Amino acid sequence: EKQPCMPTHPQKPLIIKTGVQFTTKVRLLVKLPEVDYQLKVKTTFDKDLPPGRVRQFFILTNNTKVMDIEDYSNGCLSVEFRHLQLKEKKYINGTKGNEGLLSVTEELHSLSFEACFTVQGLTIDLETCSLPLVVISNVSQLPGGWVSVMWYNLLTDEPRNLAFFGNPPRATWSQLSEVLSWQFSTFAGKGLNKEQLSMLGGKLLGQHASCSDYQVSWSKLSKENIPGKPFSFWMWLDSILELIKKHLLPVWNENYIMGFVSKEMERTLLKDKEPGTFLLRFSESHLGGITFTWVEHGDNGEVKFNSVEPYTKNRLSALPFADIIRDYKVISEGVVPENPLKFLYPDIPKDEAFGRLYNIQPSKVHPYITSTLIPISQLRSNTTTTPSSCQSPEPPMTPREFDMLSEHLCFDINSMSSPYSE
Amino acid sequence: EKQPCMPTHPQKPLIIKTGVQFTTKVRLLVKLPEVDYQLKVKTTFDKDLPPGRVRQFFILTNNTKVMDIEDYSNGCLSVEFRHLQLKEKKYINGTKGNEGLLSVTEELHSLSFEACFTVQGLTIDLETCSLPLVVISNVSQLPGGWVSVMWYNLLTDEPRNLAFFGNPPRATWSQLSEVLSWQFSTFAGKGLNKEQLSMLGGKLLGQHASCSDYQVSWSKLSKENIPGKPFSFWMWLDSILELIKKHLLPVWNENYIMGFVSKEMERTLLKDKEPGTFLLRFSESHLGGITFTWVEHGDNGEVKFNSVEPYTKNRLSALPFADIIRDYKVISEGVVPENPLKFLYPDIPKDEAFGRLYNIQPSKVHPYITSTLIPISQLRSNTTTTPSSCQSPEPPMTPREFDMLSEHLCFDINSMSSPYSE
DNA sequence: ACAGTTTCCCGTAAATGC
DNA sequence: TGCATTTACGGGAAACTG
Repeated sequence: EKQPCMPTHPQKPLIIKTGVQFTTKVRLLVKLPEVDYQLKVKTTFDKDLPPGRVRQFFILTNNTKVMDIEDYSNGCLSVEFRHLQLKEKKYINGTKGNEGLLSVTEELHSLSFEACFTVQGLTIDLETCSLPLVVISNVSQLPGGWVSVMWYNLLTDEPRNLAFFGNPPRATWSQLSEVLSWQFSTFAGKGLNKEQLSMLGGKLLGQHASCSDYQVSWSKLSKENIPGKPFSFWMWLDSILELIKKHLLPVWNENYIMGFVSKEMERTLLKDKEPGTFLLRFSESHLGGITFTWVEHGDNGEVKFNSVEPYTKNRLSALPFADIIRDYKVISEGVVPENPLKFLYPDIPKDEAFGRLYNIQPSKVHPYITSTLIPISQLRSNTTTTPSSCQSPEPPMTPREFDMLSEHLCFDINSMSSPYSE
Repeated sequence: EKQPCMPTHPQKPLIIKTGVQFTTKVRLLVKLPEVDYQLKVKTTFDKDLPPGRVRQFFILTNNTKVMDIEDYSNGCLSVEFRHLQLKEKKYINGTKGNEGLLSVTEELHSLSFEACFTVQGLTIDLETCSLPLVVISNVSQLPGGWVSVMWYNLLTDEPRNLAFFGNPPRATWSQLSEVLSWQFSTFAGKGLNKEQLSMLGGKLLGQHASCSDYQVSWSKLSKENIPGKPFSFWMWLDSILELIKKHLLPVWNENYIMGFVSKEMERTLLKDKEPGTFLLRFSESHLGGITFTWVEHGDNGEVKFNSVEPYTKNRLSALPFADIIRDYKVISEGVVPENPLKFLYPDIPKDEAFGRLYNIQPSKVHPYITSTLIPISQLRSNTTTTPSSCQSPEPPMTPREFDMLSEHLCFDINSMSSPYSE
């Protein structure tokens, strides 16, 4: 009879951060004649949650609303609550929420709606409640909260099983891979293809990757760390989603980021290609990083692969990724710097692919020379020893010796008079 | 008899932001025998401020404290209030604080302390209050608040003249310049020298600059915009202070930033120096920017000056300033890029001056090639027309034409099958 | 000591008020 | 409408708390 709408966290419904406003809406689906009636609705958080096992929250702000006839429009009666805000209940007795079994992002909460409907002296009480909600206190918990919502929706149709994560079911790889791809299509505009999912499957399942019926546990997805890494599979994948959303959207949507490729596959793909052929993939060793790998031929004809140190959000916010690809240069001393990136795999000339994604440098009319940052890799030339540049004493000195030298030089400077001295 | 200490905003006492915790302390200076007594202190904000003219605030949190004998230590009796928080009083009647005459950062407020001292049935009441305080609601108002505190302290000894900015007195340039220099020595570690102050004086006073008795008005310092600029003198100067604090501290403290030089002076200083001699100065056209100007000799022997587009906090947080100086390159097509910066004015070889301020690039052991950003200025070579690089069609095309071309190329790409298509 | 969690608060963006 | 001021809240870091 009533259909509760969900509170909305920007892009991530069902996750509420304490102290941050959210909105919710209830719709009365019954069709009514426009006579004399009144509807009063009250929202309560964690209404009949058994205390002790998990944290409990309440709505700080006003949570009751009376609806008049004016609110009746476009065929259905609805009440919207705005500016709601959650705060944790503090326990008088020593009992503490969150008894250690579940992490906070596995705790499920709910929002209840109690309505009191009055028509001509007759009163009808109605009650309903929301799907399970996750409550967090910092955005850093958002990925953990979101994967909980994902797992819940994937594996149960129950509208309100708050104990779900007490013993969470497993998912088949075919179920999981679909929902992972859906994450990318929803948040980044373009889902994952078969090759990308197969690499992810291999990473998560090891040798069982090919078997789409293989069961993945909740723990494997989001709680255990990837062997040798300090983060879980989901944390890693979500960091990539965030990177795409903030810094790589156009490049991702043009399908120019292969992204998920194993290193073996990468070499297989590149080894027979033109020198200067490159592909883009995400870092497996660090959260939220993207790198490019290109192939070149050594002096004696052997195939060489190079990958640049991954770019993370800090770097990318100083310089957009397409511009990095355009401007990337390898510098060896005394040689004209060269951009080794020529063809996006398999054989698309770089500027054809990225041309329209480049930022046109706004050339100002100012008395200033414009300046950009460009990404370079400096190679210590392993050709013949070129005489070192006169500008700076390139250390064959140790850093220690260098510091001492600098100190002495500075002493001399300080004893000079200059327009800088006070 | 009592000495109130000030609430502490980090680095900027006397300025309190609403909703942000502050601390205050009162000391009872009288020496007492350790007998049976009790001291109760209450703090009140805006205690007897006449309502209507300015905003009024109150202390949200608990504001009373009882002191026991234990608190008596190191010879004086003191009460410290922590976690105090301010909120604006909302007026029941239509009267609104801040009636337009003063800006919020010119409104002065105060914190009152009422103490009730009980010894053996005898009660003594005491009262005192703080120096004037400025209340802000956003850190963006901090510079405005701080210059008010500065002006107040500079020009009056009255402990509590809340109407000070109703008709603020003028300061002589000699008074003002001293306090400006003091700002730099306090917040950036090194004050301003005569030459720097003289440029500032010229900027603020025009032709009266040489006269240290010349009077500067409050408005001229912090309310009127600099002619042709959308910011006041103080806003400009404070943006530079912030830039130094966050990004230029070591360079500033080595006295390597001349900073405040007029363009005429800059040319006079550089024109007879070795080519490649450069100096560092702050941008006058934009808030919080630093640039370098270097001198070089043209083909036919004439002296040329170049200044790079100023670096602002965004750029500097991607790349420290010393590294910018080390790595800066001017690139002309097909030519080995060169760093035009050779000698810090007057004649200090660049690496002698900045050597120990460079960030040592941590060369990782990874399978990755390390990569940095380097600042470059690309010169459209005005020598003979070199054949354009094969990599990208350097526009003699208009951007419009270029976009169209790119679009067509992309259409072709999309109709290909590639490992990127889903 | 430590990890999971919350609080704090700057700084940007958006909303609000006049 | 534009400007001054406040509110909102993401994100990094510090503080808390078993």
